[in-house]
Amino acid sequence: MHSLVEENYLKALFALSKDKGSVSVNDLSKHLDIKMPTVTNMMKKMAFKNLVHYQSYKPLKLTKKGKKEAALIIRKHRLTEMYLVEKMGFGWEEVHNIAEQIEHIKSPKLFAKMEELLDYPKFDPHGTPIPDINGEMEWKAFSKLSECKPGERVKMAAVINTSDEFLKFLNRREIHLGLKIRIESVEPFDNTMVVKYKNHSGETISHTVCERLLVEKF
Amino acid sequence: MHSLVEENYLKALFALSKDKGSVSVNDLSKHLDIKMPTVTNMMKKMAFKNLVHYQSYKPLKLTKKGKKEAALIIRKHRLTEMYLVEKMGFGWEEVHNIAEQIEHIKSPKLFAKMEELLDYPKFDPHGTPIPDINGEMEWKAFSKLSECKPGERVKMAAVINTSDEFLKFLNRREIHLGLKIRIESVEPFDNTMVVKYKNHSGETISHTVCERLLVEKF
DNA sequence: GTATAAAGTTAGTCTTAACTAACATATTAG
DNA sequence: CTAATATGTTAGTTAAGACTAACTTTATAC
Ligand SMILES: [Mn+2]
Ligand SMILES: [Mn+2]
Ligand SMILES: [Mn+2]
Ligand SMILES: [Mn+2]
Repeated sequence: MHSLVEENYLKALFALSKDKGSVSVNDLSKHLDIKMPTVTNMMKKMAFKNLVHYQSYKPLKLTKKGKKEAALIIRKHRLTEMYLVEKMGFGWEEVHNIAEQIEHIKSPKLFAKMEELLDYPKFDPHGTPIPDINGEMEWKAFSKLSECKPGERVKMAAVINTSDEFLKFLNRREIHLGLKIRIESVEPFDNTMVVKYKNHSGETISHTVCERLLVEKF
Repeated sequence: MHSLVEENYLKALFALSKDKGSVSVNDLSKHLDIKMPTVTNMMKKMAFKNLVHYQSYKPLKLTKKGKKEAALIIRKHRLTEMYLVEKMGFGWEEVHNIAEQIEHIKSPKLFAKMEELLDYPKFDPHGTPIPDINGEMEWKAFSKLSECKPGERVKMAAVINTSDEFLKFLNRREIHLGLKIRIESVEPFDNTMVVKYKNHSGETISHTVCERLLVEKF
């Protein structure tokens, strides 16, 4: 089994390689707030364990094994977040730091039980998919709210930014996953949207925010 | 805050000093399965942090601070065990190892929520008291089943041994906390008890087992 | 009361995971 | 195409927490 430290490297590698498929030592170093020489060292150790492909001066790539192990930690993280929100009554802005710790608990039974009690959820409280027990996860093709047109009706599916402040901002506006939103108009100037949802009418949402909300059209 | 390692030393010190009030380096070493020199070293570090009174060649004693911190970890352990049993459906024989890990989670909110959802429980699933938020805990004066007399009616209040095997043994006999037991007779030879409970009549319980069951008379 | 055994300490080593300083390679800019 | 900058590596150090070997103190046995 891997140390808590290795697990956090795995998660970081996984998160950062989302787009390019590979990560620079520099990016990883910044993301983890750990100096580059330490990262280089750890990459060599993890290469020896067959978790990452490492060649001097080349970008880092998770191996198949590394990718799976990372996904399984993320699975524990997201199941935990979902459990905390759905079964314990936490707000979606409160759960990340707790999950950051609980994801390292070694107990297949605990997470199997969470999953069962949640009735095999596919998404976490932020709308992000939960990997299955084999580390596989499906990304549904959601659209950014910012790309929607006036007149469209959409349903809140996921948030891109999961910072405390952003989630609390959404709480104050009563915006949550599953919420049905109708786009009334879009300011041509700054792309601010005027929307309607629940008992909020003519509410404006800045482009910055719209860029961070994923919706499903229906 | 203390490291996971220090927390486990605190817990061990607390558990071992139950009776005498102090612990030998040797006992602590055996209990933690850590060699004596390592323990001596750690005791010096913890003395510096004012968690333990340490003098060369003298028995170890937790300070007031150390005792409180230990109790607060034990509080997290027992709240977790209770939560796992009551809210997640685990058996009382399954929860110790999970709690051993979760007790180290740094999140006052998580444990406050558990406590609230459990409606401020006073005992864990093994009948052991849960320290309050100030680290205080009350031991109710239960009797050993082995000390009870024929004809008495008692209620299962706690188990002294919490090993997997013992708890599974009790499961097979359908013996659980809260169970009402009537003592029919006691074999004068080996002190085996013949008892009656629920739909079990004339069931025998060995002295060894009776010594490990705490009951409340009523 | 000394001899032996048990318990405790000291000194030195190891591993993990961090750091800084110095050097090497790659990238970018002019 | 070279110079400057950014990125990456090597070497050496540190702290936490473990170990063994050797020594010291305390307890127990005769
Ligand atoms: Mn999260
Ligand atoms: Mn983590
Ligand atoms: Mn326990
Ligand atoms: Mn523990």
